[in-house]
Amino acid sequence: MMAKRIKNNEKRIALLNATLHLVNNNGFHDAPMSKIAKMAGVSPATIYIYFENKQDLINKLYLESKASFSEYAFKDYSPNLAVKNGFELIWRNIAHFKLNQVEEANFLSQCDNINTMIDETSRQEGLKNLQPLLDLWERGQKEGIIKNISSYLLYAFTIYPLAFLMTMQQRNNFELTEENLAEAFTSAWNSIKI
Amino acid sequence: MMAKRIKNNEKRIALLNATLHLVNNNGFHDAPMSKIAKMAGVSPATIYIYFENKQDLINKLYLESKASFSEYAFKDYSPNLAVKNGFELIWRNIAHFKLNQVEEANFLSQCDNINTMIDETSRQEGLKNLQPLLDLWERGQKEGIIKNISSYLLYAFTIYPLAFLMTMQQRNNFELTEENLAEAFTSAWNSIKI
Amino acid sequence: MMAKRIKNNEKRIALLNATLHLVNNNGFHDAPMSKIAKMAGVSPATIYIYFENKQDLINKLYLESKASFSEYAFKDYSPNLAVKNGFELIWRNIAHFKLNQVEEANFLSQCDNINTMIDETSRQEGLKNLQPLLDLWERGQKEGIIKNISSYLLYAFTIYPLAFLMTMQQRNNFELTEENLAEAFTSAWNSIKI
Amino acid sequence: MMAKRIKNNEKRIALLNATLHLVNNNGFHDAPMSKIAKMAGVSPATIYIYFENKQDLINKLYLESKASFSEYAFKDYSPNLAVKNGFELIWRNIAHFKLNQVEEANFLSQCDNINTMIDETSRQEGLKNLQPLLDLWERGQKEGIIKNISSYLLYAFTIYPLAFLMTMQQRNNFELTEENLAEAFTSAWNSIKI
DNA sequence: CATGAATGAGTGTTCATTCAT
DNA sequence: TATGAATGAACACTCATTCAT
Repeated sequence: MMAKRIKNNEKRIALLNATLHLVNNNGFHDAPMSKIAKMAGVSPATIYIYFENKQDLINKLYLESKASFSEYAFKDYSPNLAVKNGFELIWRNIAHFKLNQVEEANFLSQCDNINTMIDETSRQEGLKNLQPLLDLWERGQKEGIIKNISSYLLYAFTIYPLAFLMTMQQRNNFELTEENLAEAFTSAWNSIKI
Repeated sequence: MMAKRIKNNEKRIALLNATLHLVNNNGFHDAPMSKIAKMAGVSPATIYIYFENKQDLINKLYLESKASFSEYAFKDYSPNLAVKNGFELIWRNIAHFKLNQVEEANFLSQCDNINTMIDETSRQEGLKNLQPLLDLWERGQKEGIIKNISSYLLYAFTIYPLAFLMTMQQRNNFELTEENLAEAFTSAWNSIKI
Repeated sequence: MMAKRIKNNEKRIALLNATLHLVNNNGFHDAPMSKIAKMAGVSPATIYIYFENKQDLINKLYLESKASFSEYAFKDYSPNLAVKNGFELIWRNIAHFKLNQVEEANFLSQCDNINTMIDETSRQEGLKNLQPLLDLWERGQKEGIIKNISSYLLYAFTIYPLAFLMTMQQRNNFELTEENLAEAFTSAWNSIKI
Repeated sequence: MMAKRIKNNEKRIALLNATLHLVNNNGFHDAPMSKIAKMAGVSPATIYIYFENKQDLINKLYLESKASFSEYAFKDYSPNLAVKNGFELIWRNIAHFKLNQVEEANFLSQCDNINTMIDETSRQEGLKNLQPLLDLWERGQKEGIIKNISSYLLYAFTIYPLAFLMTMQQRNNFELTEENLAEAFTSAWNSIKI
């Protein structure tokens, strides 16, 4: 009858969570497989049933966090929305992701800022998640609402600053109130609108 | 003796440079003391004459890079300059630092983005280097030229985006031409001006 | 049921063949149970239905290869043959075994040369397979045709050299042609005849 | 003055001896670096000061044992000796090596018989040690004393049998007395003389 | 001051074997 | 019978740091 124990998705998730937590709090260089295993409540050898090796574990965590991020980012978004409204929706979604899903956001920020953390393939894969925002910007540019500049500049001056605010808030240097958020959005929008 | 001090300082600098290079290119987790020593042309044991331990080496590298950064940032700056002119001067200095002193800029970016890389004391120490910019912003706010928002927001939307552009340029996704730079400054300024 | 037994035996044989192949090509230290299982097309756990543990698997493979060897060695042999004729028949059978059943021959050679590979019990068991040759030698000695020396010496100078020739042929250092074989037999015979 | 502790040849030798002993008695697959280190009285990490990795340690042990073997084999030998006398000298030297330097002989035998133990480069390097014997055989063939057959055959029927006798003696199946040795030499010589 | 040798503690990973189904 | 998941113990190897000179 070939019955057998089935690969357990809960363990996979426990491993990803443990990795997320340890990399964020101890740094990549102090997140050994043994600690990850212990925190996930499994044997070190078990990790290798679910992931090829440590790099693969990190890559997969990156990709799944990115996917979770983009689901969050485009919640309630529709390409039918007016450009500014659509942009504000996405921008606020991303801001809330960074405020509420702190661990995931922090991990993604590390991966995106450190060249040696994620391999190039995974990075390219992760980039695809932002496509609807790029499409929206293109529409805004065609409609003469958004400045005709590289999407890298658009990203740098609207989305990327949120990473800094998240980091500062995490370090208790700064609190991102609703008022601050409104000011921040105005700054973001002013930097790219025509 | 003078000769001796100079010779020693050369070793110290060689060690800092080797660390800078290895951490940037291999990542913190593949920059062992033995490689740093080899690249600097000294014995591993010698590192411990100049630095307490690896963390101290990283901290010192951070502080000296920050100092080098702020010297660059405030070159030709004087508090007598008009707010916008002074800001543009500093902003462009920082942009050029990130384009020309890639290794230092990249290292500083890593340190500032990753919580676990340098200790809190060094981070606080490093922050002081930006004081003239903070003073300028305060003056701009008093003069009604710059929006009355948290300096964290001002930083997030004007200076921090440059880190992203540097990273993208380094990954050959994007080239930061003089034209792009002008557009970028406009975006930065628009985001904070009244 | 017959069908079942055959099917089971196929798995057993597949496992023995996989072990033979992997130990010969990768060495004992790179022939893990997981690879053996994969090559045999079964689960690692299944191995333990057919064999007690890895050592038992190796022992059994040794014994069955030895049995296959001796069947080959004494093909067409009858104690009625004249001593020299009988000896030449066996000698040539063994030579052909080593040339044609390379994998089995190679595995047996490893086991016989390395003390730690199979346990003493299996080794003693395996020795029995040569009995007809020992009997023939004894007859030859009684008939005054073969020198009255220890059977270990007889073996060392007639049969054992074939292992070397097989190894050299396998490493492409040397080709064992029919002509070489004739010369080799003459050498073997000259070393023990009176 | 750059004084320093000097690399200690005694440790290197202790490591080689420990390896020799463990591989012979436990087999390659149960001679872990940790045990080797313990037996040599050093830390596991110390091994890597003297050898690149485990394979390098084994290779070096092979080469140095081979060198020690050939020194033994050609003791008192001179190309001026008559062919048979020279051959007997070498043959007996080798026999005594196998009887007296049991551990080295046993290790060399394992390496020569198992394809996966030594890398090809080291094996080729090790082969050079037999050159004087090959030269002697060539001379014997020119003088019409030794049969005109491949040197692989000459080796197979004269030298190689000694490995078998050594193994049997080690397993207490057989004792190689002076009398046996004389008989063995006669067999060896008869197998190749014209 | 400067060194290369030395190391204990740890790294990522593999393995023979067992377990639950 | 047969399985894939699971694992503790081990593996080869590396590291930041110290030691003796």
